[in-house]
Amino acid sequence: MGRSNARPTLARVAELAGVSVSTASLAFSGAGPITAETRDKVLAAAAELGYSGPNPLGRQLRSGRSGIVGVVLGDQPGRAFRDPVAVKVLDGLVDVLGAEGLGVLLIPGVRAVPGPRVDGEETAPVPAVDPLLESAAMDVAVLVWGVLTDDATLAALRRRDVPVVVGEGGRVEGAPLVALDDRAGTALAVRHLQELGHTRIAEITLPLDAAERSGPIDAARLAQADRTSTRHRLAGVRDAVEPVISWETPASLVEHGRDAATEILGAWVPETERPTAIVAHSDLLAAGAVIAARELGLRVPDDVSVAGFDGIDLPWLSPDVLTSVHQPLQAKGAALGRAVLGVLAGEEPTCTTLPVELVPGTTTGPVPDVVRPADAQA
Amino acid sequence: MGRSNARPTLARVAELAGVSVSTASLAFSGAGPITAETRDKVLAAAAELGYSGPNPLGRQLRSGRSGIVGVVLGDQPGRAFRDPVAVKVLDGLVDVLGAEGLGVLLIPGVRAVPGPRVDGEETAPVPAVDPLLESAAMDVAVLVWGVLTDDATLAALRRRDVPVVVGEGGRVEGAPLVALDDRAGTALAVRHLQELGHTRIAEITLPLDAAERSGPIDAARLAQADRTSTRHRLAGVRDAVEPVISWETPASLVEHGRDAATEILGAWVPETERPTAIVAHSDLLAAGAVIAARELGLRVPDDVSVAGFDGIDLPWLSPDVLTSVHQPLQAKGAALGRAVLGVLAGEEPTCTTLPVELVPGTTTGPVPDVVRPADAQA
DNA sequence: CACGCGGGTCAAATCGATTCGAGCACGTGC
DNA sequence: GCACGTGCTCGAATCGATTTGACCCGCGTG
Repeated sequence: MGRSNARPTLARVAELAGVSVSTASLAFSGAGPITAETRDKVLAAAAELGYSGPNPLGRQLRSGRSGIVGVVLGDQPGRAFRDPVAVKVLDGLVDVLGAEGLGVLLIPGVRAVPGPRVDGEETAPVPAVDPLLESAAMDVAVLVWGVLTDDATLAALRRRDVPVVVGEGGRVEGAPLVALDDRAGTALAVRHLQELGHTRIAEITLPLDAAERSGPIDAARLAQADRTSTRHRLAGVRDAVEPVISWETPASLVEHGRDAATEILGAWVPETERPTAIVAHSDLLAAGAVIAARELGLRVPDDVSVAGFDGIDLPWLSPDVLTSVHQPLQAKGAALGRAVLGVLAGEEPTCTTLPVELVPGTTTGPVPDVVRPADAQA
Repeated sequence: MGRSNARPTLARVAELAGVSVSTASLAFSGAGPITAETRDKVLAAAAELGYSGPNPLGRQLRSGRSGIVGVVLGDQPGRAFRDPVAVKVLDGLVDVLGAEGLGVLLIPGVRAVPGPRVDGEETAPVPAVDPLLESAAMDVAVLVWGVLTDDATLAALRRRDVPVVVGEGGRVEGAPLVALDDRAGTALAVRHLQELGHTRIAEITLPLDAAERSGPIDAARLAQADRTSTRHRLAGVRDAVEPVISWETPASLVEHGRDAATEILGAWVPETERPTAIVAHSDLLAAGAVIAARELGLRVPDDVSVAGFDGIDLPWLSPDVLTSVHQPLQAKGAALGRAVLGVLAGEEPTCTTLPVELVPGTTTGPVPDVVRPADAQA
């Protein structure tokens, strides 16, 4: 009764085929000697019972492996995926892992749930780690968007002895790292602007930490940056120039780049001292800056040059093509994937640094002779 | 020796604590009567051994559940995630499932690997199903972007008896469906244009099938459409008007919308018969159309009106705000999540249809009195 | 004082497969 | 004819937990 309803097991198949369970297992796994005849008998029995291969759960328990790689997003999934950078990396990762039959489990990053405010008193923010980190089965976890100092996510994984692969900086003891030459990248972008004659260069930065602030930053704030790649990009800019202004954004999104550039180009600086160029830490921010410039009636690159970082496709920025420091996004994902495979194979952790390349577009040009006042069209 | 190195098991913890395995299990699961004293003893032993909770694999085998929900993407992940629509739905889904401790496993959709061309001869396309579909452990699978007739993905899941939840159309026997009022939606958009006086209305469509074609479609091609939501959106348009031209795109991406609109507005139609309005099946396509219009020197909405579908944020379209038929994307994801929970709870499958709403923006306006020739600025 | 009841603990069965080593039958070589 | 391979099959242990029902002990009641 009950068992005719339940999904058939290997044991029942073996019974029907008149062989032992071990032999039936061999028929499916092919990991041992077995007569073609016997195998066919087992397969026929399986077909008759509607048995479609061994239950992964049993296999996993035996082998001690789940075939699952946890990918910890740096943000809520909704926002993580709005960033084409994240998406392309994930794409490369899924490609490599999928080819090995490994699945990718999505894990929302640490949500710093703000402590409940009880009559004015701020209770400490609760560092809520996603329950999946505590309990989901996974063979390796990938921290694609870096590791913070004192990272609750990392701590949870270590406690469970889940091996870790890190992308984007933040060296972790015993874990492979796939890094990017962030610092050289922003330096490259700034030098490009300098070669075009620009000296008054503004900067739009990636988030410095989880605080989601926006506004100009000073030396004190600069020192607080705890996101590794942001730190490196900040440093790279400063390797080449001291930006006339540096504007922090809460996330790498077009609207924030737009807001920042609107302030930088419009309200903030006296017109005669307006920056002639903007270097942004990401293409999305840079695209926002281009849009802000357009809205202010400034021509790009005649009135203001804009350079970005990442090298993503921006078809909607048309007809402009963003000057940008390209990073090998898909390759980064693939490198992370290979690092995962390496960990599973028990290899020594390696540290890869991927190169960057400046690709000039139409959004950077020679510095204007005079800074003409913008004739706003509004 | 060997065992001091291996991860501790519940048995070893029990041994150290001087209790039985069953009692130790109780200490962690809390699913039975146990003295506080005994529990503390077990927990202390666990801490000493560095045991961090029961191994999910063992638990899963016993309970027969993996706690994993497979999400089948409609495309390669890289392209699936370029679509904000997909992303928002996924976001809502992860939210609901995450709250229940369920993990989301990413599964690339069927890749219709084109058969290898051997000297001019086209061998039949191989319907390659992702191996994860065959072998990964999952309690339910979500086909977020619909089911095709004769769907290899669905077939693989049925064979394994994995329960299925479907989004976006394509009723499946015994599976809950979360649908959208696609047909009413496009009809709404067209009627809005008609109220503004438009009669020469062009259409930019979502892909009709996996062929990735682009170009104008005729009645024959129309009949071939096998994507459910595309079919409904096509029908909705025709409920209100016969479009003067209907242009098929290979994917819902800005660049394809731009290409289509460039043809429709520029090269294709004699200028005097140029459509005064475009209704697109998605916001991304519509945004591409707006960009194409701009590039052709046409003013939006003075020269041409554009309406989209989905209601996603398009900050980079600024200062334009797209007129669009909004669908509750996050809610769709949440509804899918709840459907998954329903399936797991053994409830009867239900069929939900989500409503749509026309939200006028700045990209639609009254039909121009005369169709002025565009003074291209190039 | 005996009995019953119930809270707490435990032994053993179970989930569904993999894998190791033993065993068996058949064929070959000496 | 006997010993030895070789090649396939099988039994049993194992992976790590959960869960059921038995059991024990102490306390309250008749």
